Amino acid sequence: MKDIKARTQQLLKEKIVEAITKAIHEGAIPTDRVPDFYLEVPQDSTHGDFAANVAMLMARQARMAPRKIGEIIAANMDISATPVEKVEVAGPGFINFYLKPTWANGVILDILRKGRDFGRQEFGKGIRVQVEFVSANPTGPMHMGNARGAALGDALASILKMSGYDVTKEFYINDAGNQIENFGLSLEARYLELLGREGHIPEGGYHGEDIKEHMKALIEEEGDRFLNMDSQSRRAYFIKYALEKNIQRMKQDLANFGVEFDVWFSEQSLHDAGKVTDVINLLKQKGCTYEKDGALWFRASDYGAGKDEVLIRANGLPTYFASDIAYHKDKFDRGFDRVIDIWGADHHGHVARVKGALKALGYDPEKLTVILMQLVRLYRNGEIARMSKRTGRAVTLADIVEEVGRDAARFFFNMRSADTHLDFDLDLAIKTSDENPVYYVQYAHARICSILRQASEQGVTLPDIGADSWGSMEKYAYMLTEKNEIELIKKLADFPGEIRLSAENLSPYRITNYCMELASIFHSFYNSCRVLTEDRDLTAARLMLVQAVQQVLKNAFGILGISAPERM
RNA sequence: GCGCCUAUAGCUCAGGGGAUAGAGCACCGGCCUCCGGAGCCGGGUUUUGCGGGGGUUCGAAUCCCUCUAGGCGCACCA
Repeated sequence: MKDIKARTQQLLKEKIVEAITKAIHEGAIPTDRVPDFYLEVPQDSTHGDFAANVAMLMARQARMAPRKIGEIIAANMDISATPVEKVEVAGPGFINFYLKPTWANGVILDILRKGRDFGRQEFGKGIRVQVEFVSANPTGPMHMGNARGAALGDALASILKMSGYDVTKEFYINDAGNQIENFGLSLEARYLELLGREGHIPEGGYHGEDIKEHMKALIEEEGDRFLNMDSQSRRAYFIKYALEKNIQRMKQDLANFGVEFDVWFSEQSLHDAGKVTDVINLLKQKGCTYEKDGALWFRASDYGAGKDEVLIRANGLPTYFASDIAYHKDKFDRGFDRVIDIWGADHHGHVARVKGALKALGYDPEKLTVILMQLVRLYRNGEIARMSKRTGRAVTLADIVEEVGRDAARFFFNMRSADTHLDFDLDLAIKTSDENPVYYVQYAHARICSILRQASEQGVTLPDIGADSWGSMEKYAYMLTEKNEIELIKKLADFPGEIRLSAENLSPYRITNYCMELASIFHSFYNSCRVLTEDRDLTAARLMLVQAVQQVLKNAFGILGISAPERM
C-alpha cells in the first residue's frame, strides 16, 4: 500500500484529471487532451500543501490564459471526498491546494504499525540488482576513495532494498594481472632482503611496510625454506599467502565499518574458468577485433568509446579490460536485471569501453550504470591532510574509522553527491557540538529515548497500538495541531518519498540531508511543545509522535549504517 | 588536443523546467527554577550570491551551444 502522501497526491491528480475532462467535454477548455503534469509540494508553504502546473502546460494548445484555465479546473473540481480545504489559482497559473492541517497525521499510526518497514517501497519488486563497490586492489590497505565507496555503496544497496529490489552486494577482487605480478616480485624482494640476500623491488612495485610485514610473518612461520625454490613457484606461494591475509584484513576493516558483502568475486576465477578467453573469442567471432603491433584490439571506437583498446597484449597476456568484459558479461549471465558499479572518477575513461564491449556482445549497455565518485580531500587543522596521525602513512579506511569513528565517517561520506569532491573535516567529525551534524541527528534520537524513559519512570502508559483498536487510536493522532507538530508530522510523511527519490537518483546523500532536517524540526518541536504534561490524552498523542520520529530516525540511520544511540 | 566531473552566500554544499533560489558552518544578538543547553529563537551579513556570453521556453540555477577557470583521465597498468 502506498504511503499517505503518495495516496493523497494520486487522489488529487485523479480529481484534477476528472475536472479537466469534464471541462473539455463541456467545451469550457478548447483542447482534447490532458498533458502530463506534476503535483508537488511548493517551496513556499504559503502556496499551499500541493501545487499543480497543469494549467500552464495547457495554455499553448488551448490558446487560453493559464490563469483562466486554472480557474475553470478549480471550479470543476469535486473535492468532497478529499482532505482539501481550499483551492486557489495563483502566480502564473498554479492551482494550489490547501489541505486540512491534520491531513497527514494518520502517518503516525502508520509508522508505529509498520515499524522498521515504514518507508519500504514496492516499485523495485522482482528486479534483481547488483551493486558492485569498493573492489579495492588487494595488494594493500584500502584508501580514502575505497572508504567513500564503501559508505556510498552500502547505503545505496540499503536504499534499493528498501525500494523492493532484490539486491546483491559484490566486491570484485583484482587478484590477477600486472599488479599481482608486481606484488609477487615485491614480496620476493622483501623476503630476500629480510634474509640478508639482495632484493630488488621492480618499477611499479610495492614499497609499503605491509609488504615487509607479510614476509616477516612468513619467515617466522616457515623460515628460509623458499630460498632454494625457483622464483616463479615461490612468488606464487607468496602471492597466495599475502593475498589471503590482505583479503581477510579488508573483510575485517569493512566489517568494522559496518559493510558486509554478499559476494566476493575473484578476477582470477574468470581466468581459471576460461571465461576471459571465451569472451575474447566471442568478440573475435563478431568481427569487432583486429591485430596490430602483435596485440589484439577491440574496435571500441565503433561502439561509442573514444579509441580502440587492447584485449591481448603482445606478450600474450590479456589486459584488465579483457577480464572486465568477461566479468560484466558474467554479471548479466548470472541474471541481474541491472548492474550498478561504483568507481573512482579516475576510471571514467573505462566506462564507455566496457559499455561498448557489452553492446558488441549483444547486451544492453543501459542496464549497466556506473557511478563515478570524485576525490576525497581530508582536512585537519584547516589544512589538507594526507598522512595518518598514527602511522604517518597515507590515511586508510581503517585509520579513518579509528580516528573519527564509524558513525561519523559513514555519515560524512554520504553528505555529498558522488559527483562532487568531498572535503572531509576530521576535526569537525569528532567535535561533540552542534557544529557536527552527525551528533546533531543522533542527539535527536537520544533525546527521544530520554523522554520515553521518563515516561516509563512516571508510569505513563501508551494506548495499545494493536490493529483492533485502530479506530480509538485515531483521536490521538488528530489531537496534534500545533504548528511544530504539524510540521514534524509532514516531515515524517515525506520519508517514503525520500526513499523513492534516493533510489531513482541513486543518491544516498538525500537520506543524510533528510536526517538533518527531521532532527532540526524535532528539536524545534521539543523546545516548543512539552511531551509529558498533566493532560493524559495529549501526553499520549505526543508520545506516539516522538516514538514515530524515533522510528523514522532509526530507519534512516539503518540505511546510512550509523547507530541510533539511546544515550550519548 | 580529446573525454568525464565541477563552478550557487565569507566557507562547505542542496536545488525533479515553475512562484520571493535554500541549508549547515562562520559571524552578531537573545533563551533553561520546566521532558538532556550535544538544544532552541532571531538576524543574509552595504544595491541582482547561480563563472561569462548566446539560444530554446509562457517561464532557465536547471535544457542546448559556446567561452573561461579548476579537478581527473586519455598505457600492450588496474
